[in-house]
Amino acid sequence: MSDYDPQALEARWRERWAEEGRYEADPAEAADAADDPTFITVPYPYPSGGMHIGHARTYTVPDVYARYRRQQGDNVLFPIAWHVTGTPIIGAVERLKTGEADQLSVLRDTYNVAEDTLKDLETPMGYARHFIENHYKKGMHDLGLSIDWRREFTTNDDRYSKFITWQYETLKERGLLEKGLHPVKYCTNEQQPVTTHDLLEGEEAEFQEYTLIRFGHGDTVVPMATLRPETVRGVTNAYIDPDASYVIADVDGEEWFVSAPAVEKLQLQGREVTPKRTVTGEHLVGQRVENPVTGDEVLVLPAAFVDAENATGVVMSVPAHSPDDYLALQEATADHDRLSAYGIDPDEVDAIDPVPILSVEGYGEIPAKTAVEDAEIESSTDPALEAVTRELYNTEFHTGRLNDEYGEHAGEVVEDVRGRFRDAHRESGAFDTMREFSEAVVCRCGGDVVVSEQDTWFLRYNDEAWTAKAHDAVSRMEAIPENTRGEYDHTIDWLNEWPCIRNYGLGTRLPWDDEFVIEPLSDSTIYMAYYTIAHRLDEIPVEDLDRDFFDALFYGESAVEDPDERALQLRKEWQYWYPVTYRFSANDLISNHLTFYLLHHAELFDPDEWPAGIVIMGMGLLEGEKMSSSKGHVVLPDTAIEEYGADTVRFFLLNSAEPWQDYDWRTEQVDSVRTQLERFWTRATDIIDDPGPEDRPALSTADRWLLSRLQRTVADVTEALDGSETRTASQAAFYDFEEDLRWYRRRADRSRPAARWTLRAVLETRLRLLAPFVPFLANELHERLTGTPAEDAPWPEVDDAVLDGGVEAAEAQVERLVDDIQGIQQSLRNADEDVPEADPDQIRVRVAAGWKHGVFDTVAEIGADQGAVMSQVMSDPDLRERGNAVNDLVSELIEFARARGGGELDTLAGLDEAAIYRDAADFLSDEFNATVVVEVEADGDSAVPFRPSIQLEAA
RNA sequence: GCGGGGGUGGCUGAGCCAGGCCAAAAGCGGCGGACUUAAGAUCCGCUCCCGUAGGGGUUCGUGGGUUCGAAUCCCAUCCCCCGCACCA
Repeated sequence: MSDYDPQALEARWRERWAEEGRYEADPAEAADAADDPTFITVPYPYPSGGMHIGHARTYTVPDVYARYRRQQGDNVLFPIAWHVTGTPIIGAVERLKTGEADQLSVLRDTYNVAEDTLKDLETPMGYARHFIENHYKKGMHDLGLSIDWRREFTTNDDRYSKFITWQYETLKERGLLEKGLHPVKYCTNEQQPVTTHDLLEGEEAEFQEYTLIRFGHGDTVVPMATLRPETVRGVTNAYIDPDASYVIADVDGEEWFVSAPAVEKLQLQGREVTPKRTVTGEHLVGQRVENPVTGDEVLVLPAAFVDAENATGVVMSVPAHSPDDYLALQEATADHDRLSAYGIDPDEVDAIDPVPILSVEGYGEIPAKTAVEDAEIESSTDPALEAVTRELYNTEFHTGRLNDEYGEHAGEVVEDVRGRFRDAHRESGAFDTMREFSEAVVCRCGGDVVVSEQDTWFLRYNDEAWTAKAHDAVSRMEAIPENTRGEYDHTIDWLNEWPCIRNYGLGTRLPWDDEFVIEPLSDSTIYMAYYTIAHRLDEIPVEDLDRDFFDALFYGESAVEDPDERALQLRKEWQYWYPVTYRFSANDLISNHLTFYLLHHAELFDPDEWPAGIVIMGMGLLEGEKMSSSKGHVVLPDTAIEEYGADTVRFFLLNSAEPWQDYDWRTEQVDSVRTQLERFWTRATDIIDDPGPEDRPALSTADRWLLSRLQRTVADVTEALDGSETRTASQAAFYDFEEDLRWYRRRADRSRPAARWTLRAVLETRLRLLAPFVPFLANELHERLTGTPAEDAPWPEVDDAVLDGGVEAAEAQVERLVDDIQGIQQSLRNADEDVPEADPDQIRVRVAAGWKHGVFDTVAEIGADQGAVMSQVMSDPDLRERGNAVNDLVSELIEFARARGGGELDTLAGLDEAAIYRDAADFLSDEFNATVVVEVEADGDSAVPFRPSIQLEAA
């Protein structure tokens, strides 16, 4: 016997696996073409930082499945690679080089990067390499992941780029790529597009599409931005900031009047803008502008609340439907002096009445007025105004119906009509469009970030033929859990065009325009195919990897004129492994990566090569809170493995929740897993040291019971693992069976040869069941026990000859009896006074009389049908004589039968109840430290079949 | 707003799809006991309320309903979490 020393034993196995190349998988020789290839993938990690315990689970769940299939006899490929595409790594390097404190702290404190190593991290690939080698690869090795390491690559490798080049040239040729304008975040200081990572403020900002209502002032267009274009008929006036700076400019050949900041925005949104002259807002105050829809002339009033930084800096006022406008108008009216100072006739302003343009239930004629008055808001600076406004906007959007003056649109609900109304007026030239963020956005450099429209290449994910194929792919694959299937379909329908390029970043250049880089979610859609050939591609010069090469590889020899022999060789490897059996991935990736994965496979490959299954994974928490490397709230696999050992880490990660459920790393719980594994180890080594006889001796009831329970465990674990239910499976193999063992230890004398034999058989099977979860421990013990590691032994199968329902039912009766006796004891102990029977000297167990068992047999035969049972029973004259007693018994038994299946009743009917208790008498006697007397009741006693009467007797 | 998931005993968390062996698994925590010089580990019992005999009562977010019977099915309602795009 030796102590459990996970670090030492795990190190031995790691070394052994590496030396043997244990998990390197190759297509089987032609001779065993019948074998079963299983191809498992997981999203390749993005090494912009280190690996934490959350990542560990992402890769361990597929490892368990891979190990399981291997024991089932499959040829299993589980590869890994590294995703470096895009800007995060570059951004991280930039922040390191500029000495940003947060970044340095993450590197030094969270990821323990040594001071003299920091300089190696100053190039993007140097940075990536560090985290790949020292964190991810090390962590994966330490965890014992059964990865084929020959196939690793990065997405910045030349050969990978050739592969992506092939993919994008092919898609372009098929018309699935399209060029167009697209809004991006653009830093006005750095004069380039920026990503969310580059932002100081406004990470949550959304793109908003404003409609510009083209009010006219003479020949000048005064565009006013709104999110509610349908309110145009309710405009009573306009507002402008009299003190802000505005520009009269030539815009696409017209004269426009807009705020100064709007000039650059309009330019960035694809307009030709030539500023002609700068004025203050006062220039327009008191003027009239013409509503392009109604032709009405409305007055422009001064207002300090107008933000010249937002949109065009001139806004229209709809006091009937906007609480803000309503209050602003009231306040303007109240301040005659101010109006007069701007040369406006106060009477004219007083005469302005709100013009309602839609009706909405519960808000009266002038909804904004009602809303403001109901909420008792009197000032435009009241903080409660925002909520009132939001509520009114919402209600009007969903239930407001347009008034008659809207002609063809009259009577329609805003929600349904807004888009059509806007488009119609855009068509006619009354409206225009401008984009703006929902909040201020500031770059890390301090510059303002605005919306810019840039020439971009799109993937046409809304192409009808394409989406149809993708839906087909969804319907053919296995979605685990099944309730995620709808999400894929939903995402496919919801996706629009996807801009697939960026201005900078690591990765593959767009083949026909090398200014651009293919972005990360677009260069990671079919790389699983690359795994199948990655290690062999290295033999081929990069320049040979052209279009024809990959066409031959993926589409066969007839696809190209003069197929490359090497490509055709690789094609065999690809065809051997494909399709991907299961892809394990996080649930938040359904809405992009996983659906892209389906779309690209559906387009580029035949249905036979489409993804066979996707397993969704939940998120990880740490002590109930989200992990965050920037806050240092992470556990690194390194640290955890050092403290607990890899098997404990794995077992915790797999056992605490099913893969698709969120899980929570709690030190307390991990500690307890470690304790449990230690106990398992101790018991196992005890059996290994004293394994009992080679040949099967005569077994006791308890032995046969345990072996029967083992068969059920095998069935449960196998079924659970087939569905990737790692929690259910490990729970059954480990904890649930521990319960059975606990009973067995109470019940059986373990020094008997038959017990040693039984325990040994049980241990061997359990080690095989546990090997996918705790490979180090299970392989070690299995090898000590049998001479072979568990992973080289076949997966256990249920042995029907060992399944014994009768023994299990009998044993359940004994357990039930123990429970009942304890129940009575408990009840007696509750008494205020001492009751001597609570600690009995003798326990009398009376089994139901023979005729009662006869009735039970009838119930078992007929089922829970009181009438049918009664008429059958009453046909027996002896029973008829007993009258009421029979009636009562049948009622009781019917209730008993209702809760049980027919099979169980039959099994019970076949048992000799008294014999069961007599066999267990010695055991019961030991348990309760009392004499146990088993007898059949005298007539008239209260026992019921399988519910003996019990009497505790003190001396 | 759109889409998805969820509310179970001190905590974590099964059960719900296929209603009844469900006062509700397992783990953790707590209490008592055995073992031990002691601690730890291990083992046994208890851990919603009441009860001197294996029983009874009230529970599974809330309110209704279906049913002989509901944690499980249906309806309504409240609350919580996650994703929503050019970000990997």
